[in-house]
Amino acid sequence: MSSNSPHQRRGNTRQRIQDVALELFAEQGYEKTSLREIAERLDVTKAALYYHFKTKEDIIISVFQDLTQPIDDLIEWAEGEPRTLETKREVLRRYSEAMAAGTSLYRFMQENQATVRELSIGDTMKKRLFALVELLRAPDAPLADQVRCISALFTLHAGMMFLQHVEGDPEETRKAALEVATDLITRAHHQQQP
Amino acid sequence: MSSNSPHQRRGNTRQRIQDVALELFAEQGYEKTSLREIAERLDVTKAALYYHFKTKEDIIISVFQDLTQPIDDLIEWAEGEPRTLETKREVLRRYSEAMAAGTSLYRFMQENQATVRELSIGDTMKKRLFALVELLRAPDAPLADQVRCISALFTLHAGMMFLQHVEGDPEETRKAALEVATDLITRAHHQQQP
DNA sequence: GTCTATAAGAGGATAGAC
DNA sequence: GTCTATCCTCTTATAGAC
Repeated sequence: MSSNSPHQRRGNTRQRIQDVALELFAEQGYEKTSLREIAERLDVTKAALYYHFKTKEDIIISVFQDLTQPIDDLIEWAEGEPRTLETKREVLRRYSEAMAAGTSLYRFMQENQATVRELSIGDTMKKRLFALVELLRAPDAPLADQVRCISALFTLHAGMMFLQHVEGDPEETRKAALEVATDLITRAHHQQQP
Repeated sequence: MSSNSPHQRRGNTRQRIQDVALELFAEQGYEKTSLREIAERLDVTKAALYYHFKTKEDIIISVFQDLTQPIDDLIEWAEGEPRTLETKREVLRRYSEAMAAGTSLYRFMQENQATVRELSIGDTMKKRLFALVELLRAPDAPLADQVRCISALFTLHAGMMFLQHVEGDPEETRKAALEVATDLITRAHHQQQP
């Protein structure tokens, strides 16, 4: 995973920039993190950053592309499957795992929505989120059931972010959130086809 | 409500600043909105802003204080009530209404969490959120039920923000979200005291 | 691939006239 | 209560030496 190894060797500077930048972006926000700060933490100069990335935005774009590939794969896979309850459950399961694998990025996106929306990755993210919702919901179901499907996704987010600060073991909390989310789509699905 | 009247008369400048600032903050984020921009939109100068507010942060603080009083009242009320299912339902109902009345502010806080966390209102907000969770959850309940209580709150948020861009009538969506949220705490409550 | 130096500008904030 | 003028700091970004 890109976020937990030091990468001390020369030649990995690009990777190290991505790691440090993501860490700082997630910690204190995108706008409040300056290139000077990133450079200082890496013991290089701002100019060195510009050798590897054309702009500040390019940094977060590259991180985003590297870490959200699993979601794209998941959507592509699910769109080729029958829309059964078991498929939906698998979607939630994999989505939860993908988030756990890229915690910092997802935390960043959750807490900097206003920023992300104006960045070029905003559109991509929005499209993916909509695609996921489309996989879960039934367009002709009652409104409350549609809400349940969206709420299921939000529950996974909540489980990743908010709950981690409250409870103990993150992995246990993640599983509890997954259980509740699965419960929600199950109800929505059953009321659809009793 | 502070966010839907023009306030054209002189002498309301303070109020007009609050209105315009909140609108811009919610639209494009706190950091990306400059005092110059706020002043321009009001056809005054930056210096005029500084007559009414000591800092940029002071502006959002004052808006926050004006619009989140209902939540404080709600918490105070609920802490004096028995922790029955009906009380919890009433909490969700009122919380949902309070959010509907201050949409812009809640949208702002939702989409600028990273910023809010570093502002002085961050602590206050966090305390309120925790107080709400404490009113809903039973500390000795299974983890999944605790998640349900938190998920109920997040569902109301989701209903306010995300869903509005998808579905038609906001008020209908709000009610559907409230229904799902109520459902969630009901399950958590019943499994607690069967 | 990394540095020094610097451009060019925007941001928040203040002093003091009117 | 609002303006003009200005300060100072920090930002992103570039040019060009090593």
